[in-house]
Amino acid sequence: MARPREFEPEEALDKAMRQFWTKGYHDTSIRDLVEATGVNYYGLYGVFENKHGLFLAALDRYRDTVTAEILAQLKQPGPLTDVITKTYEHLLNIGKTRCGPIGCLMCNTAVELASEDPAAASKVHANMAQLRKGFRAKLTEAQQSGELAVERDVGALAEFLTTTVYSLALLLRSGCDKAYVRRHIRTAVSLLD
Amino acid sequence: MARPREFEPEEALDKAMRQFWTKGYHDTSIRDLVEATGVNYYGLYGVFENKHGLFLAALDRYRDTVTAEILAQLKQPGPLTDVITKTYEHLLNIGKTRCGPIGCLMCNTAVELASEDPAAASKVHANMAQLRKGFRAKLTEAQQSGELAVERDVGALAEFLTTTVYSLALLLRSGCDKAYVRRHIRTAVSLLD
DNA sequence: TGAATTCCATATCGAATGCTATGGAATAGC
DNA sequence: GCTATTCCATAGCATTCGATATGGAATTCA
Repeated sequence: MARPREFEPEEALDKAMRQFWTKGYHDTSIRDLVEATGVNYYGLYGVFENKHGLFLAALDRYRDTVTAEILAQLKQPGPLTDVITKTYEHLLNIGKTRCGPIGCLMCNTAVELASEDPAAASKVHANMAQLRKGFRAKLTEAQQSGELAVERDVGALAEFLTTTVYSLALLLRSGCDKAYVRRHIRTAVSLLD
Repeated sequence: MARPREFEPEEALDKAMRQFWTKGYHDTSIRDLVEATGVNYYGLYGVFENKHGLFLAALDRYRDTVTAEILAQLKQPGPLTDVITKTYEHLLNIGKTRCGPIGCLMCNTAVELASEDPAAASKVHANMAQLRKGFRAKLTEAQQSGELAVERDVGALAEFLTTTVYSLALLLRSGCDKAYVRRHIRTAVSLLD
């Protein structure tokens, strides 16, 4: 044992995640990350192997914080369409910050990296699968309570609702205003009636 | 008048467009573009001012070729849901090539650049507006022919169908297979029933 | 044929990239 | 207090970036 490190890895990772979230992978330099996290090169390369490793860790961090929060919203009790609308509304608050639209890190990564980075693509798909599972659980529950007709295809609906998460992020990222995004939410959710 | 240029600007622009389409803006270097187009630096900088100018020209080229083709599909005669399904199916063939998924250049640009590049964002939004107009025309036509209930909100539906174009591109780009994307098409189109 | 002009090919520019090396500061065990 | 070890700060590495400069080849007009 010797000199202890002067930063908290999780805290630094959180700041790095936000940096990647805002500017993407290619447009974020190590120097940007050093500035954003307040951690020097040695520290970053010591904990995470390199830029790519830090990025993959940021994707995990996103899953454990943002995605986890979305899934928690989905598990809240209440009528099907209310809960799903509230979940989407929650996304709207996450994806649209004071400092401009940032969308969803997974959505951004899907577009920027999925076709050239298998490791990133894998994490994006795992995230989609998690969301799909969450939606499916809520839909099945609604079928059992009689809220949703039993003949509806919960698998297809869960996929649709998951893709809608990414669609909303895309709209926010592209600069569409909240009213526009809310109309999309309303139309998409009306599919459950 | 002197030595004539040895390349066709439109042809070069088309190749540049495909390069941006595949790799995005930041991850495409001028050297990549020189190699992809077969045109040297002097030629590229002579016709288009710089990398950014070439990119904006590529977005225009996309609008005039790919988007134009989508709008043409939308104008084909036939039952509402058939025409829209066929249009989406057409997207699927464009967005999934032999050499891997490339999605849609406008969708990719929305995610990668819209928040930091006003000129690019403007072209993306203009593209969305064009698509929305095309969908709206078809929906209104369907209302008049009695295919679509008159109380349906064509504006909101047109927006939804436009966003779905981007959603499909996103799914393709992220590596989802055709069956997955087709299920999404079916679910989205079922909203018109 | 020769001057003028425009193009192609390539060398080169300063700046930025991801990453590593180096030197000194801070802590632990002895 | 001394040595070993780990961390911080910064300089530096080779490479690549977008963009430009240069020199010669090709073409037009006189």
